[in-house]
Amino acid sequence: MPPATTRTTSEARLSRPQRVAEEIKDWVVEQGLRAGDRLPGEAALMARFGMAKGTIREAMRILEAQGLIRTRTGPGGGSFVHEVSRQRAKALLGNYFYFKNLTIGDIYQLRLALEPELAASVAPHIDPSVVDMLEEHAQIYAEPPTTMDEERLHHIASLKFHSLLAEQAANPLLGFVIDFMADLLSDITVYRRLYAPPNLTLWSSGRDHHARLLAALRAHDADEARAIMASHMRIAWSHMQGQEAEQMRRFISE
Amino acid sequence: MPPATTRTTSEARLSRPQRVAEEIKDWVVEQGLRAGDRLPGEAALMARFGMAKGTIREAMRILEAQGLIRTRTGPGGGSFVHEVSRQRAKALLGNYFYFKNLTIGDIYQLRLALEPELAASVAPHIDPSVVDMLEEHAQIYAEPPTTMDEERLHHIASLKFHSLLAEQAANPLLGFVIDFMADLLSDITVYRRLYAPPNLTLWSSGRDHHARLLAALRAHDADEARAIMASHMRIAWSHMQGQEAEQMRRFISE
DNA sequence: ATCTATTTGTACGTATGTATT
DNA sequence: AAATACATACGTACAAATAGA
Repeated sequence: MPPATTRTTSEARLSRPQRVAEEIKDWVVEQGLRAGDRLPGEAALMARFGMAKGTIREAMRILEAQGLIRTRTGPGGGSFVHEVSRQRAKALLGNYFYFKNLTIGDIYQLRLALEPELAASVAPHIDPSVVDMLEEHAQIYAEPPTTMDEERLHHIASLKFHSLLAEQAANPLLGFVIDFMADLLSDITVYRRLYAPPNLTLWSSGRDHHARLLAALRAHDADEARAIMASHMRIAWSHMQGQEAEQMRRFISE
Repeated sequence: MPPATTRTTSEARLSRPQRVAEEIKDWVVEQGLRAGDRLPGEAALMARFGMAKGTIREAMRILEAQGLIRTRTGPGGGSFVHEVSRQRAKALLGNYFYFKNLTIGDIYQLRLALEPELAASVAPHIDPSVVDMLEEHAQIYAEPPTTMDEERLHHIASLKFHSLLAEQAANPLLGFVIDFMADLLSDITVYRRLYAPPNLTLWSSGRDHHARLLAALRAHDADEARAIMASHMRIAWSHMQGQEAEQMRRFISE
């Protein structure tokens, strides 16, 4: 694999562990290693790179922090190529937006564009058992919330509904972005609970849309599913107006 | 800041450097530190956590790999909170999709949903000088490509056009996702160049759409910009069909 | 331009923890 | 239960880089 054009990495002024980490990544690609394959042990890497244990270990930590390897102790242990988990990817991306002061409107602009697309693309082939599962999940917020705390739980559960649906996406990119946005909104909700009054209109509209969406999915009606989801997003967005000032206040851990 | 609900991290079975890294992240949030602020030095952290130098250093590497700190040597040096760069965020997210076998169709499904939205939301307020800049950039692919290599450069430059436009987005989430997709397509292009024949129809259609889009932007005509971009995406997508089998073959470095 | 102080970066030896056989 | 193979952590010493006198 030759260095590609987008590889603008001025590999010059990287620290040694960073260089080692990069070289190991390239080596993994060259060797065609796949998730689960074992990397050379610390001793072997020390020999190969002519560097001390600490340097190698720092390099492995870098790869581990990026979610690319897992390390186990004991015999047969070592470092193993690991498929970056969705959870980890969301956490790393969340760190980027920590500094970005996203508004609820920003997120809903994308939700309105993408969630209907997801609903439509999932509808034709969705398994009835998955619809059952979603229907069961929706029970969590079937009854109106009575306390503020319960309202928060309802809201987070209804966001979870969307992330469960996102898992059904055949398009990994679409599924990821929607799942990520659900996470963002959940986090914002957590920090909003003390100020915001319960919003029963939002709750009932959300519950009804989810129910109608499930019916459309069960009927494999893509157009109907798309339309319901679009309406759902538009209404939720309008109800969310006036709560724009919220922003991320912490880093996400995996 | 209390531990939030999404914080499912069973902090139990994390390695010491990982725990230290998490604690430092929390501490940064608690202290309200912002980009540029200095973290305690290695010696201070060794004392605070009662751990050895190597352990602390591994923790710092984790934070550095996530793009959250930068480290400098020398007097007045140390580790500093750093706003995660867009480049870094794209690289980390790219690692996730390395394992996911994205198709061109997957990417275009999102582009078709999002790029028109971007064009429309940018149109009302875009600065004429930015349109000038985009127009100048479009010169790179004003003339038909003659060689296969030139065709590749044209294609990458036209993707760059979209990422330049994405930088104008007031919505950071929308801008990021579009920019990221342009990166994905550029990377795929690099590995496609040897097999694919030049595609003059694709080129001329792309060039014309870009020109018409620039006119609409200059006129601050959001609806027109949206329509042109949608047409652009639909046509490009259809031209890209049959090249579905491509996938990511390397990790992205910052 | 040189020295000096400060802070990170590298190296290495040893001891401990942990999971498999 | 014990031996083994591996990562994990510690402590110290020294090297390199950088800012300021």
